[in-house]
Amino acid sequence: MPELPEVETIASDLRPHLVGRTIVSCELRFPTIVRHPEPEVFADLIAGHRIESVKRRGKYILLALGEERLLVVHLGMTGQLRLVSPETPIPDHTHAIFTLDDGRHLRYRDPRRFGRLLLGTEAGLREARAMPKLGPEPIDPDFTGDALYQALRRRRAPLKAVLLDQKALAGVGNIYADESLHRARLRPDRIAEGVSRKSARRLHESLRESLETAIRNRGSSVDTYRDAWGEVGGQQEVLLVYGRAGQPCFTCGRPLSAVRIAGRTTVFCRRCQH
DNA sequence: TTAAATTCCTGTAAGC
DNA sequence: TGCTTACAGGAATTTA
Repeated sequence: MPELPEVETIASDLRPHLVGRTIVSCELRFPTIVRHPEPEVFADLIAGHRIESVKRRGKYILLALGEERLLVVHLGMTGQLRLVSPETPIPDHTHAIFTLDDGRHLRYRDPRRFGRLLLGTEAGLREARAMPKLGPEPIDPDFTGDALYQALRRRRAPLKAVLLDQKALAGVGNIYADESLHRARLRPDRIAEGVSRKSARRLHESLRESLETAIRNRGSSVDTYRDAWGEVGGQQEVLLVYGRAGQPCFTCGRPLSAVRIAGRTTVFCRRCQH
């Protein structure tokens, strides 16, 4: 699943190749993958624009096209954004093809179609409710342990649910929520408002470690995740708890438990996490 | 206001 | 072997 580290890997890989390039044309093979504006309008508006920057916000990839206009890509669960030569065979589930002025294709592929493409200004997309207000970036230096503590204090939901809430914290999904809670030795079903300042600081530190380690390892290819070149990441080899239900905890050896919290499979160690 | 449940969607794997 | 069914989950939407 593409979460913050996976999206960061794709955005930073694409940046040097896309900045300065112009989008010559856009072919929508499955138009409903575009959620805003209407797909025909989207395809018309996008041609001829130069890509000024490539950024990431939460799990969103933002391509700035000038005049504050953004091409926004959200990968959902199985979305892939790849930069390829035009001769590369077009695989199934390729929903959009952007042709660049150097001839290369930027292709969006997404078998399960949970992802989306958007076009507009930040304010316009907010207005159209196409893009929600996102919480702080967990690896931003301005986001401190005390800031996380303040965010947790207001919530009566389980810690896991708060970490998954993009309005509370942007970019964390099921993998890194479980990994961070394990590192912080906190049970995922602990109610957020009851967590001490000390524990919140530990969770903040664990979030940083989990996310930054995963970025260094180019993300987790646990499902269909591939980078912009179609390559797998390396973090799935070193995950502590995600996908390891029933297997021994690396710290104490007891089998890891799986429960369902906020509708998500949640793996943790009953001995190490309190 | 907040939190939980539901929905979308298809590939994969388990079970009979 | 082949069919059916359950499951995976990000986030918008609906319900409580």
